[in-house]
Amino acid sequence: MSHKPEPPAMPTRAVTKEDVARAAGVSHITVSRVINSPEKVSPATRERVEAFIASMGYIPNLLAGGLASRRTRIVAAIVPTISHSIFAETLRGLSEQLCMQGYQLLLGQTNYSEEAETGLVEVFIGRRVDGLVLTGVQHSPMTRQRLKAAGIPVVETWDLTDTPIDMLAGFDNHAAGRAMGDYLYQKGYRRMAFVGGDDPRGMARVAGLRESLRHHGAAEPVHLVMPMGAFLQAGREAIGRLLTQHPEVDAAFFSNDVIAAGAALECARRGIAVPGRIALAGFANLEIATEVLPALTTVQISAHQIGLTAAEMLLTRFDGDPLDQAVHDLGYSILERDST
Amino acid sequence: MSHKPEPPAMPTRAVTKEDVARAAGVSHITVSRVINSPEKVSPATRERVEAFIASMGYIPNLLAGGLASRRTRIVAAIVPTISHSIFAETLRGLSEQLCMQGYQLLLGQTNYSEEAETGLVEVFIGRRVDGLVLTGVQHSPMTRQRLKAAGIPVVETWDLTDTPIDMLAGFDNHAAGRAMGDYLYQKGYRRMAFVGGDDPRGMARVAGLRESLRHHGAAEPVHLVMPMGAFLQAGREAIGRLLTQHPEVDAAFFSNDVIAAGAALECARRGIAVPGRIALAGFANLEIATEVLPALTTVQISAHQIGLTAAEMLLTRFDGDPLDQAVHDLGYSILERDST
DNA sequence: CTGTTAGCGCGTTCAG
DNA sequence: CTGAACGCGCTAACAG
Repeated sequence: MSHKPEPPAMPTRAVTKEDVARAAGVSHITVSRVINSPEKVSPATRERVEAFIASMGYIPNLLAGGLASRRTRIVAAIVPTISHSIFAETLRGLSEQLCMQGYQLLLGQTNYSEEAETGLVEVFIGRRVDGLVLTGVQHSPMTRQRLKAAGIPVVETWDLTDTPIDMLAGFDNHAAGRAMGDYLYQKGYRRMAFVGGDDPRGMARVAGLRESLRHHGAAEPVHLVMPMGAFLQAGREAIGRLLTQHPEVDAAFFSNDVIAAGAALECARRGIAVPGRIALAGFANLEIATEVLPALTTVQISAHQIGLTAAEMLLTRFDGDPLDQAVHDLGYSILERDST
Repeated sequence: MSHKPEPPAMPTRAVTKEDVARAAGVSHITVSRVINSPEKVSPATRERVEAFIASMGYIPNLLAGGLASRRTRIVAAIVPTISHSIFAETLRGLSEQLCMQGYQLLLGQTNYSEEAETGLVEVFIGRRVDGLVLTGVQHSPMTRQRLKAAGIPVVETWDLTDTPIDMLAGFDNHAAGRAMGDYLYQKGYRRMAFVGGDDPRGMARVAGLRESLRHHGAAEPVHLVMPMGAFLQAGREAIGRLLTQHPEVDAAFFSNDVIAAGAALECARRGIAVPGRIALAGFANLEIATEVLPALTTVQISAHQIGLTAAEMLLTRFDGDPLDQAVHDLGYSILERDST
């Protein structure tokens, strides 16, 4: 069609260690050492080589390096979704800590599908990531088997289990749900509802809530399963349904603070008294919980700490150091605010 | 110290193509073909080989494959931060589209540091990613040079420029700021403020706002630079300062909807009339903008579309197909709601 | 349809 | 302190 001289002309070949070595009059291994263990090279040649590296714009091929050394300096993290703030803090903790040590983060999203997780795990093993961070403790048998076979360090997060694949950094969702039940009951609420998705951790929290209510002899909680697309909106819709379809409910416990905040905003809009007409409680202690009116009672957990802990465990493992603990129960606590 | 028989005993070696080939009585290249181009293998042997692959739990080493084929099927994305929802939508768009085609996303965070970006770009080039997505259009000379030298497909996002490195999917921040200025002026506001960070895109928006106000002969806008750690809180603090230190301001334009929402919530808390006492406008049309009271006037942009478009351009480039457009101006529009 | 021959660019032995 | 050989596991040509 057109007759431009030539599109940018993909450079035929990238600069390689050999090229630098030839230019500097040394062997490629010396160049390698200048990069990976400079102290093993005489200052004179080191400086010369460094100058050539800079002037030639040499960038080491980490792919080849990884293949040869069997270390990629990549950690993969698999989360249900990145578009909601719930896991963002964990990812940030992970990323920060790993980045400082020269590791990169490879990201996978499952959209809460176990199948998707299984596929991602296969790909990540194939990529020879140095470590893997999983969300939750429920995984397909295939996933567990592959991970064990690959022998790669794994951290499961955001929950606890007696049978971790390898390492664990989380908290007890069931106990947290129960604690919230106990707290709400003790505050005098008797007809409760749980609003959230049907993912394993949400289910654990309802189960805990239910156990608590049974124990106190209170009525079974209403369980509203919401689509987890738009959180604030889900909260708004949920409170609407609760108010009309279950007018007896006097306290609602939400799967996370964003949904709870959506409910709080809707109550404000409708002029419904919180906690007078209905009490609201969230989960995770996100920023929004303190900013809505009334401020939300919530379950405080350490989302950021989960990421940090996971990263630290992986890093000590990478260094070949022994782990003092492979399982970290990061705990939770009820944070009482004005919404209950 | 202890005398455990042996820690989990890192499997000596992973299963390789050779192993499968030997077991199946074919050559390793046949195994390769069964995986990469099954149609070139007779159904009989294919099934045999597939059975062995499954039973032996063989997982191809993508590192070696990438080295040999010079395609890694990895795309890297560099964002200022992942812990705020602003870029999350873009990442989701990218990730969804890429994932469907078998690509993975490698993530980098700069915390708004150009230096950090430069370093990340080097590492990602070293990892031989197939493509790179950058946030913004302002990059260090080193970054630009390396990217051109590497000849790898690059998409810059979230802004426009006359001198893109390669491809571009964004919108005009300066014009968007000006449009908001025009809109607010036309609504009768005369003393405006801009609240945001000092990143290039934020600065472009204030510049646009300033240009609009000058053009209309209105007063220079107050510019409040906020730390970008906690968005809602930043909004709350900003509105506080505005109200006391700049009581003449009658309209505030925020760098994004989350900050604006923080301001709106604080106004609600203090009983300050919006827009009666002060008008509030946000940016990006995030979910929260429609959920606070009053709903926020904002600048609608297509964060998700940016990700999709970037992914599509990269993918067609990977397929060697020609691009109809290397620059996509995704536009913006003023979305009038109740806060102005 | 199948196999053979070459690297991809580097790190890891081991010698000097 | 420096270098030579070898192989990491795979794909890309070509050949049969």
